[in-house]
Amino acid sequence: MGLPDTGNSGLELVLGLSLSGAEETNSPSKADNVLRSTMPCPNFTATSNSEPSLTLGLSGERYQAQVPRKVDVNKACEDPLELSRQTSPHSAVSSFSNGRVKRERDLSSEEVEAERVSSRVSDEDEDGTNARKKLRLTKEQSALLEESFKQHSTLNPKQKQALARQLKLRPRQVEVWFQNRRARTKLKQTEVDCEFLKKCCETLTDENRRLQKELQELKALKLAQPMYMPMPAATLTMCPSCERLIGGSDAASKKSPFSSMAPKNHFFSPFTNPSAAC
DNA sequence: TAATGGTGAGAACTTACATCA
DNA sequence: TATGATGTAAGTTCTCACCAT
Repeated sequence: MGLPDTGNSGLELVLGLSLSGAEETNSPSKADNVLRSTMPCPNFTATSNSEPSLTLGLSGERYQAQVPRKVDVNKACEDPLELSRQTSPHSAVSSFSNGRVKRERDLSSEEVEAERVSSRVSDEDEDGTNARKKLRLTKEQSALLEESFKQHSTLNPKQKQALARQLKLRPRQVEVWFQNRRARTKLKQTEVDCEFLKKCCETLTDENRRLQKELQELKALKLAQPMYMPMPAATLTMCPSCERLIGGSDAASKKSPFSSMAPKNHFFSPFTNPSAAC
């Protein structure tokens, strides 16, 4: 963090933030009220682990703009059969040629046939065109999926099969639902992290401002009273909440006057440590 | 009241990458 | 080590429901 040069006063400001135990809200959202607006936090590195790191940079490291490598298969190929030949070998529901390879491994022959039929029904309308139909899950289906997701956010093939049978869905649909559910959870967590870091940033900015002010006051004091007994600057601390100056024997008696001079390798946490001085 | 356009949610899809046999 | 199969994350596309006009 680049702080303004404080001159040759010998005083130094070091700010840090300790984010210990940031809550990981791993629970799936009930309301699923996911904010769509993506907050631009270019200087944050928000992670979803228990100790999110805060990186405040000045410039440069922006999120790399993703260049969408767009291949519009619908436009690239009008022919459904040709289209099915072009689809990904891993994910295509409606392509029987390639996409079935891995899934059929888990399915009995009857199940494969059943799924094949249901896929045909769902993927093609009366005209035989390959219109994508959007599945609407019933409340019961959603509830069961959510319940299952709470227990484990990923499914093994057997669990997928069982769940699909129970829900009267295709295993692929269950699989997709879990993929999307994980994505939503992660997105929400990222937003929570971003909000948290934003608050941290605001608090640090305030703290910085206060300390700069304190520094100016101390400098003015030093000029006004050249004969005063210099007190180790590090023993002077301003409480961020009550804005009182604490120092001298009080602070010095607690610890070495130089102990706080060393750059602290942690950040000030506005939530766990509202005031380090109090 | 029906038609229409905008928008959000989420299901489905594509691609890239990691892992494993 | 190379290779193919597989699973997952990330990003995108597309459908549908809802709402305002």
